[in-house]
Parts: sequence; C-alpha cells; structure tokens
Amino acid sequence: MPKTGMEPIRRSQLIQATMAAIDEVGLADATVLRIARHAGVSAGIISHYFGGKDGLLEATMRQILTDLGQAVAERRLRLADGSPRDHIAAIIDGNFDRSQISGPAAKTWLAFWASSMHRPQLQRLQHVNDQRLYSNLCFQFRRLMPLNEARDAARTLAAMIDGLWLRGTLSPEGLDTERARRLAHACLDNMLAGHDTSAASPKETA
Amino acid sequence: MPKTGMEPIRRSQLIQATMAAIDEVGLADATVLRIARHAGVSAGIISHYFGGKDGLLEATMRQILTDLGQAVAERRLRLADGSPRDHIAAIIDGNFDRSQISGPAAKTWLAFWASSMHRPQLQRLQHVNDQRLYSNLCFQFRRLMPLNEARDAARTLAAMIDGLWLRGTLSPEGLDTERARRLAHACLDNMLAGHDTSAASPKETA
DNA sequence: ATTTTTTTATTGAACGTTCAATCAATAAAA
DNA sequence: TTTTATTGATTGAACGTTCAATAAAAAAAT
Repeated sequence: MPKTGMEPIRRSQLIQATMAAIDEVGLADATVLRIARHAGVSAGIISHYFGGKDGLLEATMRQILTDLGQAVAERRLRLADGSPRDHIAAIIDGNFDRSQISGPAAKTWLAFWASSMHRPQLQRLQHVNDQRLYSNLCFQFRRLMPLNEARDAARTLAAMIDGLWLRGTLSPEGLDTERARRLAHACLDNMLAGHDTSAASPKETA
Repeated sequence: MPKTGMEPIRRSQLIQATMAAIDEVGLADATVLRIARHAGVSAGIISHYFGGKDGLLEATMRQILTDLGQAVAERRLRLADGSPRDHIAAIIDGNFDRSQISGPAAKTWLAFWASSMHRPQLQRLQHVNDQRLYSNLCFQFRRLMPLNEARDAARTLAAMIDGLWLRGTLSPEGLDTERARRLAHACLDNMLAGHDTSAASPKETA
C-alpha cells in the first residue's frame, strides 16, 4: 500500500472520518481509534500526519470554515455587481449550504462551537469566522442605511442565520433546512422593507 | 459534619458546582473530582446522591430548564391578561434571563445542547423545552394572524432568540446581552408591524 | 444527664477501564 | 538498497465507580 504522495489523501480522509465519527457518537466519544477505523487506517497514523488528536480536530474545524467561506464566495462571484440585497441573499444561501454539504458537518460545527469556549486555538478560528460574516453583512447593509442601523441589521441577521441554521440542522423534524432558509430571506425582506432598494425588487409578503 | 437533611443542600451545591466547572474548563474536562472540589466535598458523594456522573449532568440540565421556565412564567404572571405583544415580550425577556442568572449557565446550556445530539436522555429534555417555547409563541401570534403565518412567526422569533442569546452570552465583546435583548424586541416590532395589535401600542422604528 | 446504640453523611484509597501517544517492526515502492 | 508509509502492541496517565472505614448526630437506654 505505501505509494508516495499519500499525505494529502490521508489528511482529507481523516478529516472526513472525524466529522463522520462526531456525527455518529459525538465529540466526546470520537476516539482516535474510532476515527481511524472510519478512514480504514490505523490509529497511529493520526499522530503521524496531525501531530496528535488536537491537531486533527483543529484541521477539521479549519476545513469546515474553509468550506463555508467558499460556499458564500461562489454565490457572490456569480453576482458580478448585484444589489446589496442580492449580496446579502447570497450570504444567507451560502451559510445554509453548510448543512447541505453534509449532516455530519452540522453536528461537528456545533460540537466545535461549544468546545471553542475553552480552547484558544478553536476560539481564534471561530472568532475570525464570526467577524467575517458580520463585516460582510455590515458592509452591504451600509449601502442602504446609516452606519448605526446597518450594524444592528448585521447583528440581527447574523443571529437569525445562526439560530435558524441551528434549529434547522439539529432538529430537522421541527424545521427543515429549506424552510429555515426561506424564513431567513423573509426576515431580510422585512428588515429592508422601509429602505430604498435602488433596483426596486418586486417581492411581496411570501 | 453529618447533620440530617443534607440531601437537598448537597444536590443543589453539586449542580451549581457542575455549572461552575463547565464554565471554567468545559464539559469535556469537568471531571467528578473537579466538580466535587468546587462543592467542597469528596468525589464519591456524586455517585451517592446522583447515582453517577450522568445523573448529575442530567439533573443540572433539568435545573437550567426549570430556571428558564420560571423566568418566563414569572414575567407572564405579572401581566394578568396582557396583549399578545406583551406576552411575547415577556417570553423574550424571560429567555434573556438565562444569562442574567449566570454566565456559567450559558456555557453549560451550550455544552448540553451539543451533547444532547447523542444522549437520548438530554435530547428528550431539550426537545420538551424547544416545544414549549414554540407553542407559547405560536399561541400568542395566533391571536394576531392566520395559523400558517403564526407558525412561521413563532419559528422565526424562536430562532432569533436562540441566535441572539447565543452570540450575546457567549461572546459579550461583540454583542452584549442588553443589546441582544433590544434587537429581539425590535425584531418582534418589525414582525408585528403590518398586523392589528388591537391595543395600538405607540412604537416607532427604534 | 450520661452512656450506649443506631442512623446518616462522608471520605479517600483501590480497582478496572479507557484513552492518546509512542515506537520498533514491517512492507511496499522507488 | 534506500525511502516512504503504515501498523499495532505497549505504556502511562486519567477517569468514574466502588466500598470498607469513619465520624458526627440523633435516638434509645440507663
């Protein structure tokens, strides 16, 4: 089996296996043995490629954040130069792609969220991501309203996205992802109702 | 030290110590020894009063849900027979009391939320709580709009509360609790804007 | 009022288990 | 023959639980 150039393959396999293990039994019971079995390799390989379990967990979180960033970036690139509303809508859709990418990613995300409270390395990653979402939203809202209002609008919509996404992905019986996405858009429409959306988009209640 | 009637005291102490330990080092590192030391007792006592660590964790989550229920109930009782808007506002304020009750409670809540994905006992508790929040909101919105709209309004506001509360209590640098609460109320006002609030409440944008 | 007995509350060392990490051994490819 | 990739048994630390021992309080007996 030892061919050369295994490193990127193994890294990717192990990161995916980590999410799958967390999806199955939670972060607390996602042991190196379980993760390794999921990837079809031995446990020792994790220390070899990631320096240890912590390294693998950090790489996994980094992967999720990268995926999220790409999901948003792709949609926004397709817009060329759209209206603020278009950009914000793209940000919303990109964020709800997290769950589309996979169920495991959702549970992994939440697990990392909780444990990032106590692990500086993860906390840093998460803070950067939060800030990016907030800044992007704020910049777009700023094109439609005064700075103070734009800030509150960004905070509100960011919270809305997190809240809906959480409830949508974690208990799909009560709120499926598609409906969650629709509610987020409705909320955006509501927030933009009294503001000058230069290219008057013809949308009613729902 | 052995006086009679220690049970309720110890139970309460240990539950508080559990939250404090989770606040300090996270659920993963909240060992029985650490929790016991926080309460000023020995580790063995946990099995004695709660049958084991799992029992203590479940009791702790139950306590948090009870506190939340009371925070909401108290505010609603003060209303006697208020308008739907008043009741919903009381539900919002009650939910933001979670953090007022303590910072530890917030981190504990998130930790349980994540681990409830994989522990049926905790999942049950959390589902009951979710359902209660949704039902209460839905019932009040129902007094102002058609059923379908009321359901979506309830889902939206529930997500808004969770999202804002999460961001508010877990990273107070970016969004302090008081502002989060204000934004939730603003969102409610926005959602109720086009609806007949029988007792016309004189509130403008913000 | 004092002593004895019983009950209640608590301790902490010992035990068995589980985990992450290590590393000498191995085997395929270069 | 050298390099690269991988294994899996081993190690040591940490954890939750158990339980015999202990000590204070309460109850009973003197």
